[in-house]
Amino acid sequence: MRPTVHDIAAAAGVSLATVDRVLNQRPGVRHVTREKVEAAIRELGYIRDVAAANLAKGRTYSLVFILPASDNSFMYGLNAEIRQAILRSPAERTDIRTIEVPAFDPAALVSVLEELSREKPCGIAMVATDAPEVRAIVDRLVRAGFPIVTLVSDLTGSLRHHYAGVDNIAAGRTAARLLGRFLGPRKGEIAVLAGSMLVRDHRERLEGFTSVMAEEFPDLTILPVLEGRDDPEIAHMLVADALSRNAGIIGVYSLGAGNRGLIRALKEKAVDRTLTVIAHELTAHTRAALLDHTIDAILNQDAGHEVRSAVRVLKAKADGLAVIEAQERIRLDIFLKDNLP
Amino acid sequence: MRPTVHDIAAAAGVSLATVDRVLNQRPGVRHVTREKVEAAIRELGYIRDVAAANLAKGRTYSLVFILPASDNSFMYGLNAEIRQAILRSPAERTDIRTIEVPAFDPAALVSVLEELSREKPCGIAMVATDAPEVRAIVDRLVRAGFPIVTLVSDLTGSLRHHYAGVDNIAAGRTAARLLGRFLGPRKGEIAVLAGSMLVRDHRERLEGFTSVMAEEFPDLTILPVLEGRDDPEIAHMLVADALSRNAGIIGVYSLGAGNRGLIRALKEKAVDRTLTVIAHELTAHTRAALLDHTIDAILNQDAGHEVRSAVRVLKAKADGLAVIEAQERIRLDIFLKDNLP
DNA sequence: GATTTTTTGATTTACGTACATCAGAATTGG
DNA sequence: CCAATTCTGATGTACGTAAATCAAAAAATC
Repeated sequence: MRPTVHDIAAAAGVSLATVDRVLNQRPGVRHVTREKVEAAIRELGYIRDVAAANLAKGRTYSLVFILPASDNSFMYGLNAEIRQAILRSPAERTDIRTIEVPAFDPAALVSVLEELSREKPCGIAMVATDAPEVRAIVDRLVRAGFPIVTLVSDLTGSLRHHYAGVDNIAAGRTAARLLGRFLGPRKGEIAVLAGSMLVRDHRERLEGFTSVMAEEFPDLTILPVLEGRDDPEIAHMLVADALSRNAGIIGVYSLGAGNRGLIRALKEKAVDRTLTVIAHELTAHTRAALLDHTIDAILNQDAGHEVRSAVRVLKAKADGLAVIEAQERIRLDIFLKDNLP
Repeated sequence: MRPTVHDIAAAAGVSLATVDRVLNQRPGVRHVTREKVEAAIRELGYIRDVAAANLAKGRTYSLVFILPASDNSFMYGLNAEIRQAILRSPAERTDIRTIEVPAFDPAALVSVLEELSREKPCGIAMVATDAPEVRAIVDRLVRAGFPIVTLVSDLTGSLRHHYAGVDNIAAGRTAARLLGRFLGPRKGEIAVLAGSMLVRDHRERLEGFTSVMAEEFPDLTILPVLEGRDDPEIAHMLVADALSRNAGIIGVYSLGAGNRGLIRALKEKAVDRTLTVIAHELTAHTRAALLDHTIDAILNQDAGHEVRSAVRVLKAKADGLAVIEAQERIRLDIFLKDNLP
């Protein structure tokens, strides 16, 4: 049987009330007494029964998800997963709410965080916009005791407790190696379609991609990046244009959203040539394209896993508990047509 | 506020005791009364507070993991993950125990299951050996109300509640496509190293592998399977022999364990030729081989995820709760040297 | 209609923790 | 040494559910 507060009280030779004061860091305990109790806790290996504690407190974890107001299909999926989490709320003692902020707008994000600091939720998950002022307020909130995790897009160098997202540099590197290996000995040019070079994830993917390409696949030349702004129409235009203009293109890496446009362009312009294509994010469109061989591989991050992980980590941090690191690591999924879920 | 048993009692116009009798399917409630209570439960959307219930019951979930007594590094890792789960037991109200049975021995497995049926654990996770008599007793236990999940190796056609493992046919198909694409236009022969064709996982991987090879990569010929019995020494011998004998080998697929021997053979015999190699299971050895380019890709199943998933599913089934399907799906991880964890 | 059986109600205790109150003890300051 | 202050103990209630007991009511049986 695991020890209870009663056992601690008996072992430390104090009353239940004193144990309670120590456990919940309430005032009114002399230093020596507190040490006695803490020693007993350590010796007996006492672990607070979180379920019972939450029951007694009537606690619910109020969590806030801050998301950019961009309507690409990845964010759409992320939203859907949060709604799923909200449906599970009663069973998980959570009370989840989302706040939309304009995308790429550090000031807006900062002001939302300011407001939250007054409201005192139990935890905050945010798709970070990488800016010094955001880092500053995140650090301030963390120091003030708020559990904070970044979601999908990290805030490196900040004090955030956890990052629930993939390593985008590794994703870019993986894309490069896959593309390089799939193309084998062929020489030629690679078109890269990104959303915007202002977005950190995209910059990082490109960085990883170019470095592996340069190191290991010198026969492949990367063309200037096409910035499709995650918009299918623009993506279509840019890719179609590049393909008609340049007959030397033998591979495409799409590291952002707007793949619907990419796929259309490929079907129009590339039926006759063997193009190797790698794209990010598994959606209905990319899945179909993978199955009909328009795309050769899809790199994906599981939004459901990211949301569930963020919730678990925030709850654990709110209770001062440890997380299972391996469980919270978001993997880079590589999908070929054979291992689709 | 979510409704409690008190609210149900008030709404149904019965006493707390009656609600309890209905909720815990105790006798002594007239049919009409039971219906009244059930209606109230539905109308108010009552969900039992599992944490409070477990507290009241003093419940711990006694779970049994049945594992084959084979000491390859995957099973070793699986064991380690179970030990981790045991360490978490106090916080998770679980009481986990493992039972080793001789590998590939249906009779032994059946007798262990027979015994467990008397002991009445809350749930059983088992690495299944695929045999009719095993299926029969699993079905009997499921019908008797035991939650049962298969782990790593499934028992198709049985009534087991869940399978915590990868789709091995998809794994084989994925391996074939990766190998085929990596080899590009080259023609040649492929060596396949398996543990034993008596193991279902291995048979399925091979099945997936050969079918994609036949369909899509006709220039690649699969040589007769080398059965290394998951033993590094035997694997080394078989692969070294095959490589010296056959100069036409340009690719290797290792779908079982014993990769240490494979890697040694590759380093001895294949330094001069460019061989493309795909192996299963990420271990210290395969990881090193991936990093030094001896192996080109590793397919992996995350034993930690499998164990945690099995525990979650068994607990949920024991309580008659739903599981989050997407969370319990075990993915086939594809590791290149760039996305290693 | 009396008797037996079944069904229901009322009440209590328990699980492990949180939190509040009040009295009493120990410590400190003057 | 007394008063003021700081600590500690004892006790009770609460959270939502389980489970047991015993009495009372209702239904079924004869």
